[in-house]
Amino acid sequence: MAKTSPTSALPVNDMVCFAAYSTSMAFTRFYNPLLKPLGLTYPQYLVMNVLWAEDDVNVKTIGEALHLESNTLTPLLKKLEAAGHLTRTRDPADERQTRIRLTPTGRALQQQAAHIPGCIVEQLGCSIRELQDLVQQLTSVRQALEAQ
Amino acid sequence: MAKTSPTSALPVNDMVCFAAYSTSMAFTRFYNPLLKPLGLTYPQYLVMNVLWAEDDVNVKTIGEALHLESNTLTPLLKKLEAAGHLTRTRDPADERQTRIRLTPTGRALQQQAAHIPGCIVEQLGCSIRELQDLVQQLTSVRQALEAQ
DNA sequence: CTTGAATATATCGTATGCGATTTAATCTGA
DNA sequence: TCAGATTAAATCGCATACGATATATTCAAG
Repeated sequence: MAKTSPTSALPVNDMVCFAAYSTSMAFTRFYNPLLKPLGLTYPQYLVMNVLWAEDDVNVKTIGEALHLESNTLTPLLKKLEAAGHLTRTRDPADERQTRIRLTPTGRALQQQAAHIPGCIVEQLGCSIRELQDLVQQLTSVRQALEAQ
Repeated sequence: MAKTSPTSALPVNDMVCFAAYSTSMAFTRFYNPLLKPLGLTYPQYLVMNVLWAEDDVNVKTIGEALHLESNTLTPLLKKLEAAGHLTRTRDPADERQTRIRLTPTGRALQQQAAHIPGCIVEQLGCSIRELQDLVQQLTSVRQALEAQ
């Protein structure tokens, strides 16, 4: 490739880490206008997805699902609580845990977000099969990075 | 897959966006201890990679390479300047532009970072061919998201 | 020649991520 | 039982990302 093509001449464009990094940011930028009407950021949307699948969980469970820890999740969950989407209460059976529960408002948000996955697939313009394959490859890479 | 496996029961694990997001964060976490001896963060390492490939560029060029804008890059470049890795000077031919140039220290850092790509490939434990293929798929997805 | 448009950085405010530490509660073994 | 280890959240400080705006410079049309 000619050096006059800056896109392919740059070593970052051959790096898997950069491919994941820049694609992840592109996803966040694409999601933000879709999520704005719901009053959610992209990480908040991920948390809501976890809760839509399983309500009444503790912070650790959400963290395991999203590969995040309490230092990130606690402020984020407080914002979602302030927005009225969930409640944060200490578990009476184990006061160390904070249980996260959807409010009716938070549960209702799932319907308002139902159109979003279709918007993504449409924009990507490739088959579900190809996307599933990509998810598998990325998951393998992530697991390799997290090994040990 | 049984519902007792929380990993596959969660919808986030089927989302391409989350696969990219969580893998990108896993990369950053894996890189950080490797970059710590060099005194670099992962985004700073990306900027240095751009400059190692082409020195004496403006902020916009770095931004196009990394898909970032001046609101992110300016503070980051100031930190790299404070660390002695580069200089920031206004272009006399066009005072709107800030030209970024490596210092000898910044250029020397390339040697100290030379072992890092091998650490990544070793950790991932797959062929270069597979990685190139993954980079291509991610780049296609990113381009689709950036279309329009 | 000059005034409005376009361009390049920089600034500001908000929301993450995360290493390190702290606090509080629970567990565990002698 | 009870002191040390473990666990779960929360707190703190720092470094990104990014939308929105501000500032300064250059371009361009009349």
